[in-house]
Amino acid sequence: MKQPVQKRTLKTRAKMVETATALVAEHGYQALRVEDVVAGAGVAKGTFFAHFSDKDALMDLLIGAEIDRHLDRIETLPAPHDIDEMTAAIMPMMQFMTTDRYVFDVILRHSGAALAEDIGVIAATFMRQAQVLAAWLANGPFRRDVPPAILAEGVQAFAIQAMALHFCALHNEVQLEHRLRPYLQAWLLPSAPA
Amino acid sequence: MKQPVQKRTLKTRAKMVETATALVAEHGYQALRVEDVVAGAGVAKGTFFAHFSDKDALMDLLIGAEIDRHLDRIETLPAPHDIDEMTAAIMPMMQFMTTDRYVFDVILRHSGAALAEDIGVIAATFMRQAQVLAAWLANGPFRRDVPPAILAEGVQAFAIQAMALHFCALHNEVQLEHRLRPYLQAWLLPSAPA
DNA sequence: GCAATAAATTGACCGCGGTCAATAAATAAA
DNA sequence: TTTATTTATTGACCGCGGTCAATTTATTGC
Repeated sequence: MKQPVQKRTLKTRAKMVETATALVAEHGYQALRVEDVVAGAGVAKGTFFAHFSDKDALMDLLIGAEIDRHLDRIETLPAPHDIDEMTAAIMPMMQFMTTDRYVFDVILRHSGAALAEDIGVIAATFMRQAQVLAAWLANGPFRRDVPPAILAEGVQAFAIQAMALHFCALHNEVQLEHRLRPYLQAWLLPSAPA
Repeated sequence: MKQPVQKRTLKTRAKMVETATALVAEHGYQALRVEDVVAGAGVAKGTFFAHFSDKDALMDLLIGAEIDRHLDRIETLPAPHDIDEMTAAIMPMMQFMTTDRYVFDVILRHSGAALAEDIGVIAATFMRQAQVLAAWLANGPFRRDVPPAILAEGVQAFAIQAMALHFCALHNEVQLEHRLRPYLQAWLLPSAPA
C-alpha cells in the first residue's frame, strides 16, 4: 500500500528550501553548502539527501524557480515585431543566467533535460521558453520556410552560444545582446544581409 | 631571473599524463581519480596540483588531445558538397563528445574558452574547428549573405544543441545526425523548404 | 489502546578534490 | 667545494558532497 506524504515531510522540505533560498540571497549560488542548509534548517545531513538526489537537484529547483519568474514576465509581453524587440525581451533572463559561471554551468548541465518521468525544473523552463518563442515566431515577421518549433530551438542554441562566449575573457567587453543579434538576424531573417 | 624548466619537471608531468591516459583507456574518463594518477606515476598528490590547476585542467588536456586527433582527420577531407556530407564528416567527433555525459560536461565547460593568455586545449580545438568549418562554408554551395565565420559558429551552436538534446532520455532514440540535419538545412540553405 | 509495519530522520563515516608549510633537489654565486 | 637562492616535491590535513545501518516517528490493523 502506498502511503500518502506526511505533513512532516513537506515541512522539512520547505524548511530546507527556505533556508537555501535565504543563503543564496545572501551569499550567491556558488557559495551554497549543503551543510549550511541542513544546519540552518535544523535537520541532519542525511535528511537532505532523502529529499534531493544530490546538491544539483536543489540547484535545479532554485535556479529553475528564478528562470520561471523571468518567463512569467516574458509571457505577459506582446509578440516582438523585430529582432531587437525579441532580444530585449529575453535579455533580463539571459543576464540572470550569466550572473555567475557556476549558475551557467548548472543550467547547461540541466537544459538538456533529464529522464522523461522525472524532468528537471530547468529543463521544463527550457521547454516553456521554446513554446513562448515558437508562438512569437509563428506570428511575427520572420521566415516561414521552417517550423516555428525548430526556429525556437535555434534561438535557444544561439542564446547559449552567446552566453558561453560571453564567459570567454578574450571577448568579454562585447555586450551579450550585441553578440546574440547577428545570430538571430541570420537565423530568423535569412534574406536580409548581415 | 627566470630559470628554465628543469628536465625533472617535464619527466614528472609526462609520467602523470601517461598514467592518466592509460587509466582513461582502461576505465574511461568518468572513473579517473587524481589519487590513482599520482599513485601510478609514483608522485605525491601535491605534485599533481603543482602541475595542473585542478583536475579539470588535466581533463581539458586529455579530451582536447582526442578532439585534436579527430580534427587532424577532418582536415584531410575535401570540402563537403552538401549538408549530409558535412554532417558525416563531423559525426565521429560528435560521437566521441557524447560517449559519456561527463565528457560532454567537461567540453561544455571549456568550449567557451578561458582566459586570453592561457586558453584551454578544448577551447583551442573549438577555434580550430570553426576555422575548418568556415573554410568549407566559404567554398561550398551554401548561403552567402552571412560571413563564413558566423555560419561556422552557428554550426557549432547547433552541434552542441543536438548533442545536449541527445542526452535527454525523452528523445534518445533519435540519432544524433538526424537531429543535426534539419538545423543545418535551415541554417545553411535558408531558401530550401524544411 | 497496543502491536506490527512503513516512512522519515539521524549522524558517524567515507571518498576524493584541493591546500600548504615543510623538505629536498637543482641551480647560481662565492 | 661550499653557501645562498630558487624551484620542485612531499604528505598530512581540510572541506564538502554523498552513503547507510540504526533509530525515531507516524500509520495501519486488531
